[in-house]
Amino acid sequence: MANNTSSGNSPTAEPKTLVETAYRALRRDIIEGHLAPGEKLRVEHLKDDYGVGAGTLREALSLLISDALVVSQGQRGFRVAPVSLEDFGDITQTRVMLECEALRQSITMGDDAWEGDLLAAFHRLTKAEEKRIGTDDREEWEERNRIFHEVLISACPSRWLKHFLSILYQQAERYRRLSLYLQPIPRDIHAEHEALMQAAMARDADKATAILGEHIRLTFRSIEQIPKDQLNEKLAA
Amino acid sequence: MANNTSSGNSPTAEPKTLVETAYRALRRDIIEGHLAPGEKLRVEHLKDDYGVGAGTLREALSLLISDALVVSQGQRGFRVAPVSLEDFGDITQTRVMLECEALRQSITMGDDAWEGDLLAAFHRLTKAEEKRIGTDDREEWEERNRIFHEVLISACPSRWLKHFLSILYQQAERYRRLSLYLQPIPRDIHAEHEALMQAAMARDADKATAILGEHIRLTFRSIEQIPKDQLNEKLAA
DNA sequence: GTTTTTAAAAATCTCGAGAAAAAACGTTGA
DNA sequence: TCAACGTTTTTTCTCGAGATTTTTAAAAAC
Repeated sequence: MANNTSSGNSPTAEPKTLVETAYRALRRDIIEGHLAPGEKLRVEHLKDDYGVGAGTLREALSLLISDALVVSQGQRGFRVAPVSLEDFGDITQTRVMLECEALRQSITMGDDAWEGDLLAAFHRLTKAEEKRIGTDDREEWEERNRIFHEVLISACPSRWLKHFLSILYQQAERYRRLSLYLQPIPRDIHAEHEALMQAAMARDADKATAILGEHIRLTFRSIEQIPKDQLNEKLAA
Repeated sequence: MANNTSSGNSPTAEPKTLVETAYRALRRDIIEGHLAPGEKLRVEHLKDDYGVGAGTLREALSLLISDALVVSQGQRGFRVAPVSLEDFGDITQTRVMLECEALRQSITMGDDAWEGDLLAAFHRLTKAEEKRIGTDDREEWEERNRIFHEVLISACPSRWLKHFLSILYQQAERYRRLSLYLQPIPRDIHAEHEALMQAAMARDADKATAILGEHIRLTFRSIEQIPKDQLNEKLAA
């Protein structure tokens, strides 16, 4: 039986330095919206919240620039990266393009172990979806959803494609969460995932990429149709 | 007449902080190969070379992780990102895919100002090529080549596509320079650029992307065919 | 009442020293 | 001769304090 890291690199190696710890905590707070878009990130104030020194926090913020979750303009400090509908549209389009290509390659290259991983990831996701009904256990579902998408393209040999996709996925997750409070669950995501999984297993690249593209675009449309005043209220918060 | 920043963001805003200064100096030294691939980057040693404090240098190194020019493994310091033929192949393929798509969009969206910018960038590149004969003024040509490629896709509306491409271009430049000492000038790059420029001006997206794709791939092939022992010698240096 | 100037306050940026970890080295034992 | 162990050395990581710069606020001038 395949081990749990058959997909490649370790899922989430535990942080060994304070910089890494602060980096993860900050990233989580930005993606989950606890630190609002555009908000100023005062080092002197934040170092107490995260329990590290000023230099350490600065370094963590520098790392977050890689992920485009933090922006800095020299001599004027750090800010949480701003959000906009236009940006999310760009993220969606770029992601569709890259993720469909990666999926196509993954379907071509994937071996038996990949099929197994995919089946397992889908199963875990399904379980999380069942559990989620009623309870507000979003975190676990989010994580398993991420892994499902990751496994789908894991057989793609291009490290760079996967690297860029991980950044875009993070960005998209951020927008999804910001809109979460405005829109409950508008569509049957489970059915989409199932169809996607089956098309991939059947090695039908055309069908799989079509479903995946629509799957990603739907998330954007569900946010796009939110009245602008509500959205801006959220973006400005 | 259009100002010199009609393409969008400022070309190279001068650095205002020491972190930014150290970041650029380090980036340049890595891309140009003065800091060899895989080399250990000892903060205590480097802070003297670049004339900054230890914390400042650490921050600069953290920023270089964004560009994938530096890697770090917790508690074991920083290293120059390693290189490999496989990695360069991946960079090439991914870049062809993204840059052709960006060029297609740019050709569709580009207005008169874009055409003007493109013509100007090509002209400057040509001048640099003429000057370069005999003299070893590679730096200026490199910069103008970069700008030419940047202007080509500048009318593409996707910020993310352009962001990823700027990273890939940097990476490719690094490989190109590493191989520079092994291979002089194997092909007529000027003719390729000219054909590319003309196809773009004629709004022939199919032709332009075909030329661009081949243009990028040729750089890879010219390095690929270098005997492995010579290459590894360079990579290990 | 608006604008400009000036001064105080806040925040950023920078540095060097101390604690923790990893690597190097020599010693000891089989 | 080789391997394992413990000490020394090196390097990384972390923190708090000081120097610039930006921002804020108030006072003066038009």
